Amino acid sequence: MLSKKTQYAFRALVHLAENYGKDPVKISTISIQQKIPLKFLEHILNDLKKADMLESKKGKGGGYNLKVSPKKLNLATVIRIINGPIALLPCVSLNFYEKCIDCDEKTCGMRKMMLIARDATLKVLEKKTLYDMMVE
Amino acid sequence: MLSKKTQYAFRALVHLAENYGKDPVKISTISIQQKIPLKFLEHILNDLKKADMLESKKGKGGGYNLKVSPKKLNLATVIRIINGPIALLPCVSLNFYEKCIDCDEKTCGMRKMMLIARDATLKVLEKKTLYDMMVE
DNA sequence: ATGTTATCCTACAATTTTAGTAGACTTTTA
DNA sequence: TAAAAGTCTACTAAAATTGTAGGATAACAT
Repeated sequence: MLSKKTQYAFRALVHLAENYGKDPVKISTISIQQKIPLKFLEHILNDLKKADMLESKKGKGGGYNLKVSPKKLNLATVIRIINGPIALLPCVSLNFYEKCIDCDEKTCGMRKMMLIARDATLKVLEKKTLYDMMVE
Repeated sequence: MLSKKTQYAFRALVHLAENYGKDPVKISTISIQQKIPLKFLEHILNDLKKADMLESKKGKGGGYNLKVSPKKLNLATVIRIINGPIALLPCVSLNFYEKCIDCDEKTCGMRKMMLIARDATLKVLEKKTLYDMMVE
């Protein structure tokens, strides 16, 4: 399951997606409208900024903006930044690979199955974007 | 990601799958051969038994057996017993559904996407079985 | 009957992760 | 230079994870 933090991140990002191309959006605005704890949201937006997904401006009139179009931000990328690996096992993760102990990766049956599962999940999450999450 | 407990469960189940139709297998045997902490493994096998996946026999000559053929035990079932929900959000879970706060399920875009992702993942995990994890 | 072998059950505990909070600091604008 | 924003570091409470300990119970052999 996705952490609460990740769900907050998605809600904040969709909010920003709806303001794409407009003036920066303040943390406090997102916090109130999306009902996300302010100080927690600070961390989240900062993480997303460090991952180059957002840009920010300080001072009056400042706030956050998406750095690229909502259609170019896929869901897998967001999940990886905030939530971590998408794969069900570390040894099948593309971005967070870790060797599993006591198993031979070439023959491990568990690994084979989790590879297939990962591919199926990823096919969706890498294709769908923030834009697909926006309600018209 | 699957918890370590779930990975242990799969390893134990594959071990039992390889002994399907044979004499019961002792916890201690599985513990040693699969390198799973004994007392932790006790809990795991007990959970699986309560979920009607295993049968057990006490006393000398006792141990555990799969209750049904490895081909009839799909991976989604195991994950749900030991790990919990497969869906990425509680509000899209078939077996662990929980209403999400502050969102209208009919229109929520995040929910729509996670439904599609869940279906893709589930299609694999419900089709693949313990048998598929066994190495010939 | 009784001892041995195995599972079953309840409780506890250390560690890690999650979900936040607090407060000072920096930058931008008016 | 004051106000309005984001930035940064540190801390904390609660929950989940990953186990351990020890006795109770059941089956079997002798």
